[in-house]
Amino acid sequence: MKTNRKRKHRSINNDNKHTNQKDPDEPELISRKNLKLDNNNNDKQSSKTKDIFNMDKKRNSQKQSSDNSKISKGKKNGSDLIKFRKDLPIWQERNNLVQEVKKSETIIIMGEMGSGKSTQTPQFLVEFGLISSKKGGIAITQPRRVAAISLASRVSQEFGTQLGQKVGYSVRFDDKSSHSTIIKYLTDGMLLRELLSDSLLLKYSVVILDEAHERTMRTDILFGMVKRAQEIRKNKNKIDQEDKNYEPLKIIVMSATLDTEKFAKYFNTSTILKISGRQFPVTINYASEPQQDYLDAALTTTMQIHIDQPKGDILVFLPGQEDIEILEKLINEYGTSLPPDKLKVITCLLFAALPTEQQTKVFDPAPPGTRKIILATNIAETSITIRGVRYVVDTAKCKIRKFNPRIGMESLSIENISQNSADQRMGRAGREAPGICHRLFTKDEYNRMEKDTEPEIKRCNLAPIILLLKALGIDDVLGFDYLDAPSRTLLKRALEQLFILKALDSQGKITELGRKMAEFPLEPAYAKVLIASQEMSCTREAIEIVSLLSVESIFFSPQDQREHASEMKKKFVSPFGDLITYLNVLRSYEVQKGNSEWCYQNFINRRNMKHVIEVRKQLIQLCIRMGIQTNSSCGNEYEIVLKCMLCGFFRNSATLQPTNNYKTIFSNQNVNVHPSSALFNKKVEAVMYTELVLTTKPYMKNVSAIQSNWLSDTALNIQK
DNA sequence: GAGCACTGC
Repeated sequence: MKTNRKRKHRSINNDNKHTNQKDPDEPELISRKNLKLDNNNNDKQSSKTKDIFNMDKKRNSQKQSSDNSKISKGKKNGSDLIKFRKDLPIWQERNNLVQEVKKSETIIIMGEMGSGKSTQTPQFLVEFGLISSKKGGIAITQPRRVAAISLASRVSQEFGTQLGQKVGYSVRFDDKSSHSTIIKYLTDGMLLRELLSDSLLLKYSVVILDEAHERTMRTDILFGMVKRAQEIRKNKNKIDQEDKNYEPLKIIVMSATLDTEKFAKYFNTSTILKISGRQFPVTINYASEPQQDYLDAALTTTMQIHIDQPKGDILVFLPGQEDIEILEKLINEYGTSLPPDKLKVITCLLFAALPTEQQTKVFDPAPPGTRKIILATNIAETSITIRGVRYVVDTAKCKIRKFNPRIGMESLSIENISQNSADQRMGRAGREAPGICHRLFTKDEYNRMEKDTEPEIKRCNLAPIILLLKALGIDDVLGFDYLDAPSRTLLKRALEQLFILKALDSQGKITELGRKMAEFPLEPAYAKVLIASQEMSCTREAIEIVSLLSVESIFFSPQDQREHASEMKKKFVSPFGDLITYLNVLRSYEVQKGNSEWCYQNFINRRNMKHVIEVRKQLIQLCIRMGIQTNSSCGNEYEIVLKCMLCGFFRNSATLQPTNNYKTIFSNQNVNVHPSSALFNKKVEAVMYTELVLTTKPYMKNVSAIQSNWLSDTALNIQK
């Protein structure tokens, strides 16, 4: 019998064992016993599973829609496309929808998945003559690039025009729109950027904010800015007669599930349209008692579904990569001991850091005689839809990144999801046929969950978004019309950070430097570095380092080859630390012209390196536009570029103590070099880092060796 | 001697 991989005991903070007494600033305790699975004892395992669910008693069927009309398949010609459109639930509502848009300034559309709201709404407006190129077109925002691109190409097809003409999209690095574009899909971040040069959005007569329930920081800011543009355009028409007449701005807020009352109140409207989706009923099974170990429960439940239930793939929601990899091993071990008459199991992993080729494997249908078990993070809740799923197993856990303004540190912790999130996960079982969702928590636990996930704006570092608001002319950021206002501590921290970077003056007004910084699609500290590099003649290196830091990691280390990977990494390592190490990788990558074989052998993440190259290109263009010489270089005198980095990150510095640990200079906290760093276990006098993350310990990431006297030099430099 | 939920400009 094979031995199971030991699971690490991950304990973050033993003082916060009880959820109800925990400090909201601190992550939840994560601690698990070692999971043992006896391969020769299948019966015992499956009978144990039966105890988890009271299947007969607690059966709860949730029927979302009875509209089971078939979607036409195969090659689509014009009439197929029309038939397809007519079959969408929203088609019946089109007259109503158009009338409501004519009547109201703002409407809210609540449409479930498969209702056709994202593709049809803009088309109806055009077809009913509400839009003309003279008045201004329609902008539809999406939280994700892929969604913006695929919606645009779908709609341009239905519209019978070439993509980029009447229907187009605009996302970072890729703009397929023209003067004649009247329906434009864009990422929410892209519309925020457009606000910088067109704060009243005069290019558009309708703005549609799609997927509003996701409440990204960017959509939340757009809510306020779009509402403001609508009011100003209306009032200008009243007051300023000689000024050119502004076309009124219509706002449409769309989402799957949302607190419509809250949105209606915020947007001063009472027009709410509800459109049913195309969803099959999903039966929910709750656990009969709370589960001690969600991974153990996920294993037993998954295997029991496999043994008891007819064919159909299983989707298991887990919080992170580590759990996914452990469960994969356990399921595969278990799978070898299945009776010969049962289907074989194949496992598919799905998380963001996985190379694209492996991600796309989840779309391959299960071969005959097998059942596919997909082990996924939150990525399968919103970003990726997989066909063939009939069963969902939900651990109710996900990882949440939070920013603690008091200590300026981020933390990543496993937390319970919200009810809306759980319902979204459940819906994944009923995309093509009725399904079953196994919740590894009790009905009572469900009732005690938060209704909605806390919006990003209440838990993230606000510095980037506050700088943008200031640049957009919103001086009173505390009084901004937020749908949900962030805490004063978060706001104050952001203002303070921007003041220290000299992006704001002591009155909180944006400075010339701040305006320049806001032009860059970067966090304020990085933008500051680029601007400072001009004087220090190291713009080339500064741009490259900033680009390299724009991806999660330029390395990859597959589970089974970690040692080999770290061995290969050594040849790039610089005594100056991580930033120069990354620069070395970029240099070699370019010598190799991005050769994929070279990347593979050196454990370089090619997808992320390509992104680095694109960011560099964009930053070079932006610098040129702002009159910054982009070819000034410090050559191999890396001290210069590191000093330049200090202009943005001087607060992120720590010195080595006689006790051999590091303490931050500004807040006197104990911090550690992250084990993935080139400077791990290397004792240097002082370090600068770009990120401080609390996981099992407070870890500094992207660490560079500096000298403490550089700090006073930089401080003087910054005062200038 | 650790680990990386997910996005976006």
